[in-house]
Amino acid sequence: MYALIDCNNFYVSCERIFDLSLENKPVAILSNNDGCVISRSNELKALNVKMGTPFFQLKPLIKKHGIECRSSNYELYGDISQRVMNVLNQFTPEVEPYSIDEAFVRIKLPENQSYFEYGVKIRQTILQWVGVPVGVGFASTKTLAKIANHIAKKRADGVFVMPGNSMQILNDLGVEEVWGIGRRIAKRLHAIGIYKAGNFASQEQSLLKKKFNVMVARTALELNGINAVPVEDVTALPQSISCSRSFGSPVFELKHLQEAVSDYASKAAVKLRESKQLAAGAQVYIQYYPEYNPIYREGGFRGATVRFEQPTAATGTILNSLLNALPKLFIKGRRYKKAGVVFFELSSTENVQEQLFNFNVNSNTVANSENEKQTELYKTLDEINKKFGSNTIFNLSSGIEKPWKMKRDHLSKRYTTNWNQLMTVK
DNA sequence: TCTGGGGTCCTAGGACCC
DNA sequence: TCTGGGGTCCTAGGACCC
Repeated sequence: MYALIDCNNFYVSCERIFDLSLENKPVAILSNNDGCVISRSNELKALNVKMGTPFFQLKPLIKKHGIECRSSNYELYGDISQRVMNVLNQFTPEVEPYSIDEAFVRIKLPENQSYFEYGVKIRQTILQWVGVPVGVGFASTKTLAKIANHIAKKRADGVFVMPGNSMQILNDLGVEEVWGIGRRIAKRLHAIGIYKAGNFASQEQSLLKKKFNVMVARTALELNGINAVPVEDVTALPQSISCSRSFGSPVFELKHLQEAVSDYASKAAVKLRESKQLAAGAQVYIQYYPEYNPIYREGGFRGATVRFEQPTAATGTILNSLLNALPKLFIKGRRYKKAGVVFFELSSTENVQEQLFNFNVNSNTVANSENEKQTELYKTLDEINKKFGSNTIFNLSSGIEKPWKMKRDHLSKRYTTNWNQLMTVK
């Protein structure tokens, strides 16, 4: 049996742990750059403010309804998320975190207990130990557990167990509500007369594969109680590690793009080292706004792929190759809105792939040890930055003024991850 | 008149998720 | 004027191989 545990209004709930004044008020958490709403309290949902509403559209309502706004504080949310996962691990070792605010777990029921009772216990424990309300949905497949979770969240007790025969429920559920069916596919399903999850589930596999794809066909299987979404290997390395940001205001100069790319690459490299991984290469890209000239109205992006001589996590080596690639992508006169870096082909530092044909043994050994030395150096810098604040030591190529820096005007404190920002009790 | 068949690897793009 | 960031998987088509 699967259970899906999903935190209610997660970012809002995190802020509320430390700021009791947010209770019972409409609260909005804003995306990076304070661009749009990405998490809403129930009170804000009741005001009919939609997910993704641009902040400037929300502004006129703030005074009128007493809305509280916060910039997103991912350091805080990441830490709270970890605490929730730790609690789940006390219930079962088979915890599969799916996103920052939810996890699939596989449950073997203790003697003399029902799934419902067990769900209530999980829910109460997380609420008491971490302070975050969650919904718990039980079902035989992940896709059904998602649906059970949606139902759970609408109930006062926050727990729902999918009955063995789920047809009744699926017949009442719009197909666009099903996990794995996005906007595009939903539209195409509607076009052939399929509106309800129940109807979708009873379609022939061959038809779904032919008219759509294997993913859609798998989703239908899952609704029939047949597991088709594989169990994730939680120890597997990720496919990629990235960092990207929209700029606080448009960027025109190559110099500033280089600063931003340098900053983002440094941040992503910290993630690499934290998770003891090396990257074989990286993709760097810059994204621009539509031009003023109406003939060239399209915005767009340009990217370049670089490969490192050796898999590496050393910021210096990485910056050298990335900053070299950037001038070729830059076109003068464009207004740039965003830049990003993606590391790919990751490997564990505990298992380095050596070169097979190591003809020039000496130079290669030197390169390797140089690489290792650099990585060690940056690990030390990471520790200093952890201790004294994240920008204590940084590469000068990231710039000092940072005119491109994102806006975060409503940021809460890093209550749990920075000694200087601990809560004080008077 | 008439010119094969089977495979792999890589990349870009599309679709989805939270 | 002003709309985020970080991921995953699959497919089609081109290049290349024998």
